[in-house]
Amino acid sequence: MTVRVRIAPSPTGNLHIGTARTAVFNWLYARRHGGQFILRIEDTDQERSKPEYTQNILKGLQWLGLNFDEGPFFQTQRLERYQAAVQQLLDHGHAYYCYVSEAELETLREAQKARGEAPRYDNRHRNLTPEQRAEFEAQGRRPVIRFKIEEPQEISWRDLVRGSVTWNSRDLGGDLVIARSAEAGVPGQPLYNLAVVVDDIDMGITQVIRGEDHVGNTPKQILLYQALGAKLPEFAHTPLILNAEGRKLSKRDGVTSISDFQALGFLPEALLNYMVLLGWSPPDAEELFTLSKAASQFDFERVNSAGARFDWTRLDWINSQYLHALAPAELADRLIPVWQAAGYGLDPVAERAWLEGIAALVGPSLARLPEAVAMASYLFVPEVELDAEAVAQLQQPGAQAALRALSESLAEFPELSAEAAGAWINRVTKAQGVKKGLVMRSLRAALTGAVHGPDLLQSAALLHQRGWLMQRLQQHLAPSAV
RNA sequence: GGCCCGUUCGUCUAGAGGCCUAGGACGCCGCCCUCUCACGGCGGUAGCACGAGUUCGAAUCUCGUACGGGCUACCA
Repeated sequence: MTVRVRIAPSPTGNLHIGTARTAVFNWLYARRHGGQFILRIEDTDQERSKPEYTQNILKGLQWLGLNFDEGPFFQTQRLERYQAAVQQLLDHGHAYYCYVSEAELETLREAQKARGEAPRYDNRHRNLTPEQRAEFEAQGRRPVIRFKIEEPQEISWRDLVRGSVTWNSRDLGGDLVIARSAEAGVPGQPLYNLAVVVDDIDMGITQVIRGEDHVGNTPKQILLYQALGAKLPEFAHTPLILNAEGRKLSKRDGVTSISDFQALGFLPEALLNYMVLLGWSPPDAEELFTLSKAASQFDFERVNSAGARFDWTRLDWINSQYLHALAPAELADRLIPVWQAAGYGLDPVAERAWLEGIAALVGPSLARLPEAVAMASYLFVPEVELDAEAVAQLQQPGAQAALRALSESLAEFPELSAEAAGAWINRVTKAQGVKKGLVMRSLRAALTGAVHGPDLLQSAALLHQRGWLMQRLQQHLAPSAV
């Protein structure tokens, strides 16, 4: 049987990293087994679902390169299917109308709590007579539809991640609401557990791969599969991504959506690599891998069952590794939009070589793309302001003389490559009889406005290419200094 | 409260009874490289939650305890 898996986000928020990680596991599993990966948008909560969230989810998956083979399917376009399933359950005596009001349920739960019992629906409307139903209808009460959960009974499954999991139906909270009460003229909307099961059956899903927070839904869904006479899929409940406090990562934790990570300057391949590592480990113990390599090795045997804390430091390291491995041309492609967004005037076509030079210069120091803005700022403006340390450097004994000598001998190096810049500095060092460090630190301060930064020789060469080198040198030559 | 699940360096993890004097990676610390900051290289630091049991032998199996998490809607 061919593998068919799915990711089923609800468009009630941006694509969350937890959802994306589940998507990756599904995608990897599908690729590993030559199966299909399906996208389904679970938008039955019409109050909270928004089209812009659907767009965000689609964009996020695309950015990550998690292409799906079928879909997106929308649950709101499948309402007849759910109604048919509900009707089937009703017809077969697996479901019934329940008229208990929310207030009555609340009272019930409070009483149970007061007695120290677990809150649950007591199935009180399971066997209503036609007269009782008529009475409630006459009162104008709108029923929900509940699915009968026979108690007690053991429900267990072999989870691909956690092994055998067993549940007793007594702990499921009583008969399950599968359709909301109808509004005037509008039939009751189907609820999550019903819709999921109907969809997974219709779409021929063979493995349900989802987060651990869904384990409690699984026994309910298994019962629904059985009542609908369908074959059970396999289940895999993956560990959760945790925040620094060890709790499930939620929107409240700040940066959690894929679009946020994109905006922060992470590369999709790095983020993917990191997400996969949060719970799965490759058999060869290599930390850095491509998705397609992971797909050739992916296996639930190697998925952890414990939750994993999200670690920014490690993500940064992985991102830096990907950034450092990029060729200057590729890096420039990613950096140019970032520089443009920062307001640097540049011509991506005419200045291509120069821009690639900058990319090559800052590349090895980068952990996130936007760092290249501040790091290369002195290469995008004709004049720089000195920071306090740079000012101090230029006041060092001999600094001004060195700069003067540098500017005077610059003409001897018309094609100032990084290598030639080295010769240039050596010549001045010798002529001045000072330490090379003094010359270089002073030159750095004058050219970049700071005492720390990327490689000085390359910087000088780049500034020279741009035609700013001499000007930059003289900008910081105090007329009175000797 | 109830149910389910989990627990190896600070963090992510390897480990399926002897290969473990518990391995790798991030971080951190030190050294090297170096005009600087990074990068890179080398080295160091640090862990099997606890207690019983099974066994010749347990990080690995069993039970209990503790701690942590998830779920407990007419949300998904």
